Amino acid sequence: MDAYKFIKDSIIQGKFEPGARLAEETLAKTLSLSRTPIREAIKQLEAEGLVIPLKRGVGVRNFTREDIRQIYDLRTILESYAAGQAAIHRTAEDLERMQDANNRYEKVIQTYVESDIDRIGEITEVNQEFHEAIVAAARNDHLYFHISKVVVVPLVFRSFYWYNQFQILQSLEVHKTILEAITNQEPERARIAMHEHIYQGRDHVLTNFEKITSPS
Amino acid sequence: MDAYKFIKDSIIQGKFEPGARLAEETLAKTLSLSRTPIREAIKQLEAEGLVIPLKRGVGVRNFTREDIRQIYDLRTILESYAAGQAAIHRTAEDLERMQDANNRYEKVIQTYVESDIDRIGEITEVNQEFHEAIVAAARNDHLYFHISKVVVVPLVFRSFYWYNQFQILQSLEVHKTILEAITNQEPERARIAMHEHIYQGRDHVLTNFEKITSPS
DNA sequence: CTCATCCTGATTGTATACAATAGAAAAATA
DNA sequence: TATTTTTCTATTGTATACAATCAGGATGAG
Repeated sequence: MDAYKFIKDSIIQGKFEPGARLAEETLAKTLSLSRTPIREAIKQLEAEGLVIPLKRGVGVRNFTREDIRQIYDLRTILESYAAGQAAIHRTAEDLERMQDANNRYEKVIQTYVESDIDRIGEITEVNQEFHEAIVAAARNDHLYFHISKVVVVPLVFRSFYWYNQFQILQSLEVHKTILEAITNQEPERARIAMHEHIYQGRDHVLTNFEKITSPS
Repeated sequence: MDAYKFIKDSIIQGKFEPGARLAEETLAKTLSLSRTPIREAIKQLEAEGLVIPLKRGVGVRNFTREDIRQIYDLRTILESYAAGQAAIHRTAEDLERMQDANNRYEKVIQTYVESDIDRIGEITEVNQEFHEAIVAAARNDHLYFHISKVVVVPLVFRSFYWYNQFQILQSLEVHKTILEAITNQEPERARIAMHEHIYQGRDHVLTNFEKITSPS
């Protein structure tokens, strides 16, 4: 496995303490590599802002409540624009991809609601696929590039754990609205729906921030 | 001088042919460094999208007309949002910084119009300072981070060379309007003015794209 | 003359070696 | 005991060494 992906995933999955220094030698041994490729991977993560330089070496960035607020504001702007553009530019394949993602989203949510067993990992994943399909349909590679960097950060907090069933069912409804607007080529409606959708996510993460960040 | 800044500046100043491969050994010798720090700098530039991986090594990214269109669309969204937020959050120091930048902008444009000698380098620089002051006043570090990556790309084309005096004087007027709106805390007016301002820049670069990219 | 194949050299990718120093532990002073 | 100074060690930052492979030219066949 390549070093970049491994370290990035480790950070997202919270395998380091907040602010913990990344020990190069340790990572090198874990991945059976020398320090050279490890350092290069770290430099990339640094350029993305997931990791910050210390006096020597780097540590995983400790995102504050204010960071999360800013990131969600930014994501709201970018992704609602993307939804509007997607409603203009979407092709048949785009729609198929969105529908497929959303069908799987509905399915996993149903089994979750019926059985109440833990499906949060899957829900998070399929949700991401839906959002990504929309951004891809906006036909702007640079927009896609920047959104994918912005979206990564809140994953650290795995906020879906704190949604209740009602909220999750509600987000499914919103997804359907967005999909409908994009299908019918209604940019403004798609934009507004996405704007509210992500703003709801923002509110949720901010009201649960202490719960989310404090050790369970 | 550190390798990252040197290579980045070299790319922006067009010191490499479009698509040219970055020879590590050469850069290392130029900067009296070993290849290790050079490679790390390159990895950062790669993460920012200024440089793309080849089969072996990397080359400077060759931005197309479509890239420029996408980048300006993105910048329009981000920076008009920033202007709106700046109108809400600006402090006295923010306003001072913007005014200072814009005064210098006016001054250098005046001497340019009067004498018609080449001041394009300065004009570009002071223009950037004004825009940066606004983004900083929006009080969103992550927005700032992403905008600064987006803004860099078009600099490669040094499009200011192709503005005529009328256009430059017009952009000064728009700056004044934006500054006024931010001073008076009129977010919507600031947002719209900035939106149109950057969209004008977009049009300009796109209509002059062939002139700009073909070797003079 | 054109195209395919095979070599050769140059350049990258990775590993190791060495030098510099931050930070912790130990010692010393008040 | 608390606080400063000193020493030492672990880890980073940089340089070099070696291995892998791509690119371009030479050779040869059609």
